[in-house]
Amino acid sequence: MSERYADIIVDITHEKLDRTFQYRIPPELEGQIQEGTRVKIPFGGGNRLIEGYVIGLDSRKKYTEGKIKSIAAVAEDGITVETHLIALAAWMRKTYGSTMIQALKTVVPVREKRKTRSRKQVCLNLDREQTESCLEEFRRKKYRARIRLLEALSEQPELSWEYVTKELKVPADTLSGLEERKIIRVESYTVYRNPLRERDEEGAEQAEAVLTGEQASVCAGILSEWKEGPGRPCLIQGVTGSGKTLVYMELISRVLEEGRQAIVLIPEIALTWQNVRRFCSRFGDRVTVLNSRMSPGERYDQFERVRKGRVQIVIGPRSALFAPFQKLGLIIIDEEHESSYRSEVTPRYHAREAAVERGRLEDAHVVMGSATPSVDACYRCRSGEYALFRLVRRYGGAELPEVYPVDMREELRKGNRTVLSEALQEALRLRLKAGEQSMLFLNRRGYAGFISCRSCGYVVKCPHCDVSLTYHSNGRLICHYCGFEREPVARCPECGSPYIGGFRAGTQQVEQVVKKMFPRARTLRMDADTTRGKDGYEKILKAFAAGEADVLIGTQMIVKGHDFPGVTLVGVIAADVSLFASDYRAAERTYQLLVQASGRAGRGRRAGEALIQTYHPEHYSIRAALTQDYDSFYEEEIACRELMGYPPAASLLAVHGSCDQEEKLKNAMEYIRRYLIRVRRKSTVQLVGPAPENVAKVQDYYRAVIYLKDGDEQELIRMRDLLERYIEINRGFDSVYIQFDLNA
DNA sequence: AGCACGCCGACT
DNA sequence: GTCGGCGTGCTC
Repeated sequence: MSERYADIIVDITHEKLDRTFQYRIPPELEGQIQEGTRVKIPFGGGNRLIEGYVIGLDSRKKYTEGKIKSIAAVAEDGITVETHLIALAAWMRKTYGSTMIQALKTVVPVREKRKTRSRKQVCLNLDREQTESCLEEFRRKKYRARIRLLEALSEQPELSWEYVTKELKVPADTLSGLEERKIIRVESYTVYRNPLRERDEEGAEQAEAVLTGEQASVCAGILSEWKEGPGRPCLIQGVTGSGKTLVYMELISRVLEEGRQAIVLIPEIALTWQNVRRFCSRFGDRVTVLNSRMSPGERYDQFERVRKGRVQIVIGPRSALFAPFQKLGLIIIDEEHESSYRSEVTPRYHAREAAVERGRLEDAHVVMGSATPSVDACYRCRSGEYALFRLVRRYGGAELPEVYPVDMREELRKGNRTVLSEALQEALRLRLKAGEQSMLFLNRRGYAGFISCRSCGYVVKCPHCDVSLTYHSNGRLICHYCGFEREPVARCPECGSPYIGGFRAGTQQVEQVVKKMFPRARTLRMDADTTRGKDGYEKILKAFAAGEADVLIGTQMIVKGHDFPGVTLVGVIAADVSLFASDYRAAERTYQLLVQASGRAGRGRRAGEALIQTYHPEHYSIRAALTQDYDSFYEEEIACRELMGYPPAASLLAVHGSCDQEEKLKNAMEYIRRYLIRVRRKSTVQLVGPAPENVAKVQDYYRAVIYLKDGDEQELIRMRDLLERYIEINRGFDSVYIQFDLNA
């Protein structure tokens, strides 16, 4: 039997050591070494013994004989949090495709290079008299550097190290001499990173809310699932406003009682921070919050607190999943269907899937919740892989809103060309009269006012990206992909017609229409424009919650997770736009958006109403949203996916390529296609493409994609791994950037 | 990160 | 000359 070698990572938290070192596995340790094993190895010139983790095994040596050293021993307490996290990274590497280092970096936060380290100050340590006498002495001895320094210091008693050594050219050695003589002090102060500790105790909520009967029975159901070991992942499907958070908190309490810890994942959007407060007021300083705006360094600092056991609960976006708890007991994924749970960078993992894997590795429970579960999660419930629990009643006895469709084709026939249907106008009028609040929701994507010529149809596009420019309130045209800006056009560059301008309505136009129709209505608008600057969201939401406006007009952001008890009407301006998106999840997203939007109505005492304006009232996504009938939506949707071979019914691998030269990309994608055909074992694997991406150019990079479909996920993974290697060794892919997406 | 090597100014 | 400080680069 030949010798075996191990790839070892020495200290993942330091950027400079973020690579592996190969060591020989000595015969006596053979069998004790696996992926994730913590070992002691001789390192560096002095062969000092340090600890490292094995992250891969190899039967070939990558270095010359003289260079390779042997593993000294297996560390005594072999299994740590890191072992599990490394195993999780290995799983991510295998499932989503990336290098082990990339996977490790997403799982273990890298310590930021202490920029502050060199932030040293030279301070004068003498009073004026002493300084003078000292200067006298130096002048006598003709110590030129010291004279320069002391003179500068008597002007300004604190100087930066850089200035003293570089500008005044005082040698570091001289400085330490002076420091010894207590003439100066060298202070190295570290600017500590501290996360915003805003402990605003607004509304010290009831510490221990009582569960309703329904909530209690869901809780009991989950606890019985946990009877024997960690149990299956549990999905709570609860209508909007059914109080899932209360169930989460109850479950967390149980886990904390056992001396274990909990992670709560929430979608990335800032709005759910309203929920965070509830956790803070119930669990106090046992909770820490991870902010998606935090730098990797700040995250590292927070994770240090977790590692040291200072906190028991971490709340945050998907990256909070990797909190290094010693005894993780529970992972909660709120609003499980949210798209922000999928990472946009390699490895493009999904937090739900990764959470289930981490739960499996560490015997922790996984509980997720949503009013509109993802088709993927529901599919797993149907197959028995997940356990399903339902909450069908709203908390506090509130009723679900009545939802009505408005057929916009009818409006057009009636001659109404405004964005507000007659029914919606009437409903708004009623609310304004009654002094109740309304929300108008509008899908930003594809609905922002793009500029086109009414004579020839020419559309003003971004010169760097394959998208149309959108009109902004400041009068300029902006590209949402790269930020390109230009003056508005007065005449069509194509045909010279002066009839060129903003075509369809964005939030601003809707606001204008509302103001025109209801001059006395107070409106608030919420979109990328008005929420710029920090706390943009919070300010607008607070103002609306305080009743400072009658109508809130906005995009996705207004429908997610914020409670406005005063709202009794929700109007969806155009339900269809998201239906036309050309990916297979369009119907799912539309259904979710509509249900979440209409769920905003009637969360207080008064009953609510939602109006959905659409050109496709017969579409199943919209029909199901009207009755909030998830099951019938699911049946239709899964039938579609089965027919078309889309996830979760089958597996789908996307190979994305991008390059700044169109021709080069085209060639590379063609090579990939041929290679994939060559290595596919099963003829059932379907190849689609290469085709230009939906947005075919972004920031001067051309983009194309190839899809692979098959019922067998492992076959796709195998093909992807081969392709990864093929790309690595082929020169032709030098400037072509390839990314993979599995079941995204 | 830690450690060796190498360069350079200050003191004897 | 020697001494001692920091900068640079490497660690399988």
